[in-house]
Amino acid sequence: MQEAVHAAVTALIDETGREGLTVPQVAARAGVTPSTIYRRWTDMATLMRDVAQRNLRVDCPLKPCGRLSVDLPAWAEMYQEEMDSTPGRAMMRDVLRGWDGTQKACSLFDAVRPTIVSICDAAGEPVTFDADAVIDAVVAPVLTRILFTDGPLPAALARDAAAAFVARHASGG
Amino acid sequence: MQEAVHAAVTALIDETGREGLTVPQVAARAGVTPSTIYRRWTDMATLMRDVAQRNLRVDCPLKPCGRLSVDLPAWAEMYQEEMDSTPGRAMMRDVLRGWDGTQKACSLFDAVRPTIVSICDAAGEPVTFDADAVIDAVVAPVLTRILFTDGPLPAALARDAAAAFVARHASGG
DNA sequence: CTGCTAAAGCAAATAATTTGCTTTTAATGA
DNA sequence: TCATTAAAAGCAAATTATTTGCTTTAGCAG
Repeated sequence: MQEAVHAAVTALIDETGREGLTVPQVAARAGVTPSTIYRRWTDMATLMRDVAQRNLRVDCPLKPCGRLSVDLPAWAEMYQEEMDSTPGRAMMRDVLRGWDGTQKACSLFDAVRPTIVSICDAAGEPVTFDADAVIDAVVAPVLTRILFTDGPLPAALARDAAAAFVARHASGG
Repeated sequence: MQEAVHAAVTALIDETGREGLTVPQVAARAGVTPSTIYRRWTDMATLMRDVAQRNLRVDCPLKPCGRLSVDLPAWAEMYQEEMDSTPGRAMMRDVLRGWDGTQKACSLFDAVRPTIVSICDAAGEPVTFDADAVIDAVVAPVLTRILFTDGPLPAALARDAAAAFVARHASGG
């Protein structure tokens, strides 16, 4: 049933957009009664957050070459493009609508950490930092700028941040 | 009228919390009709976002001593405490609920920039970076961790980030 | 097979939202 | 000053969403 409702939400979102979307609409499309949805999710916001979290895998389709000064900026650029895109922003919107201010809005960091770790593992150099440092240095600026500035991000933002990060951890860092 | 409604929202929030809050409740408290509120704000979420943005001044009650390695970490620590507090998180919650995914959720950056600039202006040293670099380095990690990790932040997070930032811009940076 | 529990349906009751129309308010110009 | 008018607010009916009590179904254990 959860499946049918999730599918209905996804279908309705790209047919009519996420703006007018209501619980009764989703229920009708999924072939269930509204009360079923209300009892399981309480809210349209909660339901959309749930759906958004399913589509939360950020893979690394890039083959690391083993040099951090190449691999990390390359990944950063791809990550930024992914998050600053229409679907990326929509995912963040849905996820943040359900945020209650206390617990984490979603496990976004857990989704990127493995990719960062795998890049570091593939590096033919000693790694002097951990994944969370990379998150602070490149993921954080991307996400906050998406939320708190207007218009698309500077194209090189994440790439440059990653390059600078690697540079300062390579030499004297 | 806007005044009365804003006041009603603020009052009701700390009497009954923000969770159950409805437009008709606010209307009754403010002495207006619900339709007035719906026409002006469309949503409870939009209204709460509007109210949250009024309380958006982050002042710097600290007297800069003129050394960036002291002033910037001191400010960063205070900023983190402010944002990671219950009211700080509540403000972010309210502001992000109204976010549509395209335009900025609120002018959070414009609220901190002047403070950062004034600290830099008070510095008895040449400043080799701009305010946005500070935002990326210290504000961004604080905000993203509030949103995407559980529990309170490491107490020294922003302070250390600011100190490291100043350090790398002082010597070889 | 029978009883039990959790989930879903159904429909009535309640509450929120929208809407058309009327009234007030405040500003403007004769 | 007083009419004129446009924007904002009130009011109430209509619509829509949400909640709730109760019934039904499906899956599972004895």
